[in-house]
Amino acid sequence: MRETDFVSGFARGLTVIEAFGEAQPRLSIAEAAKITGLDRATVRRSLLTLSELGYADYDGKFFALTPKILRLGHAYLSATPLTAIVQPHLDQLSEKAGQSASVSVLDGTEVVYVARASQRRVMSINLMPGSRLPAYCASMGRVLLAALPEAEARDILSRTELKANTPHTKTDLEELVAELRRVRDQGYAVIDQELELGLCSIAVPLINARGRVVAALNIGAPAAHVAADELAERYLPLLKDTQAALRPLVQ
Amino acid sequence: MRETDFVSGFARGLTVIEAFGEAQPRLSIAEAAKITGLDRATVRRSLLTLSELGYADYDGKFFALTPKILRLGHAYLSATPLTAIVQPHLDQLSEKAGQSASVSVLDGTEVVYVARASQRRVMSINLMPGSRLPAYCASMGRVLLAALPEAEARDILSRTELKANTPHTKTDLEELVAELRRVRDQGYAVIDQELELGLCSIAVPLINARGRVVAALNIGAPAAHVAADELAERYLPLLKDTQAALRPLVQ
DNA sequence: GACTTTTGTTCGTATATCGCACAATATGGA
DNA sequence: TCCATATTGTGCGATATACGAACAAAAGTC
Repeated sequence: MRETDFVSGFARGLTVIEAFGEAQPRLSIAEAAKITGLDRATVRRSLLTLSELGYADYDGKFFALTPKILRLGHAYLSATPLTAIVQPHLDQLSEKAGQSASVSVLDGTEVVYVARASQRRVMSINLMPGSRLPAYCASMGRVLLAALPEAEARDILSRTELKANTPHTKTDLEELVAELRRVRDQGYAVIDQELELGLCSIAVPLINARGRVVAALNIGAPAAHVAADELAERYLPLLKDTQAALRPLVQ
Repeated sequence: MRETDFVSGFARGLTVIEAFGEAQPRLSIAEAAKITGLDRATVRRSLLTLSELGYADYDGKFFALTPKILRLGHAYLSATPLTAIVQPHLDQLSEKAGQSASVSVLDGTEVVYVARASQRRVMSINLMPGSRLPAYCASMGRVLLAALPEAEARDILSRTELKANTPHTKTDLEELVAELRRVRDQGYAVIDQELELGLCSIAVPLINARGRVVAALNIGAPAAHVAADELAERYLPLLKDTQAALRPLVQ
């Protein structure tokens, strides 16, 4: 790609959008400039552009994103056939298991939920399509990382802040790499309260007809309800069934 | 705003992202140019920029958005306190009612789901945060339109393609305006299979401490399960309770 | 209330982008 | 295979944007 094929004004604007987040629902020009590392004048024009187009509100001091911004992500969720194809299977699976079931894909160091069928909420976190979790401590993350060449998985892990969310969280890079090998061999990953105390999950890859891993599928369960070492015998058959049913359907 | 405070390259790029959608998961340069009405060279640069930044994939012929694009909408969903605040109430409401419950806001002619607690799926459509429905034929849409000055609601309706999704759909502008008045007076809206046959719903506004309508809350039910004229007596008390509980909590 | 610090806005200029016209390449029939 | 058509890539002049600095306006601080 030639240098003139890159619209830096567009790239800067996207950076500005991403500056908004959980901790930053409302941003002043200076705050946004600090977060993005861009010049205040540049950030100001991006924000005014967003506001002019209705993607942001401006009260003269703070900018806040509007729901219109969801159109951008919605273009993906409604455009990717994956979502629509897996949803009915996910509903069935969730019902048979009596637990929440989800499908996610990898984006950098995180897994992104693209579809979900939830039973009564047990987690403190509220997951929905678009939600993100760190890959290294999520069952679907393990499965997706295991599908990559080891060097690549190692690279992603090394770029991740390996934080101990609970006393059970694996944070050692070599230990994680070894775990990925195990996951690759056995064809599924089990997480025992590594993300949140009281929460276990088991995941398998979704593989297409050409043998490529296109996403991950999981079932999450409260540890009080099912011990981690029972997860496989209890839910793996169901997961495998869904995996097999989806194999010819996912792109 | 001065003209130089508008970054047209950014605005054009956002238009290109929105060109992707349900029917267009993959776009060539020429297709994207046709949809957006922008010059091919411009669209090409925007798409290459998206691809360079990892927001899109490019196989040399077609561009497709990647899950990274969800970061943009996620900035809003995680940033708006509304989502987190209403979710537990929504879960409770959904459980007590035994039906799906949702919260949405207005964006142009559409309602956008920002939170949802779903019971077993009954609709053909799969709703999730970020999903959109036309406002004129959705219960939450009626409630949100009724909260606007009549001229504004009329303007939105006149910009909407008033399509008869079912034989029950109200498509006459004057009839809809009259219905909005009724909704405003009685404080809730009931939809009887106007969006999809077999589906009814009832919605109330979410009002903040200063009396401003900030969102809408609804319960959807299969018509086979609950007749439309029973919706109010059955679910209105629950909705009113939730509405009252949320009043001091929503911004 | 004067000082310092932070934030928002404006301006001139160097630089990057736009859209056009044309070239190159792919596509699809006869 | 060839030509007709559609699609994509590129060079260039005109135009718009980014940068950095300077200034203005608030917001803290003592």
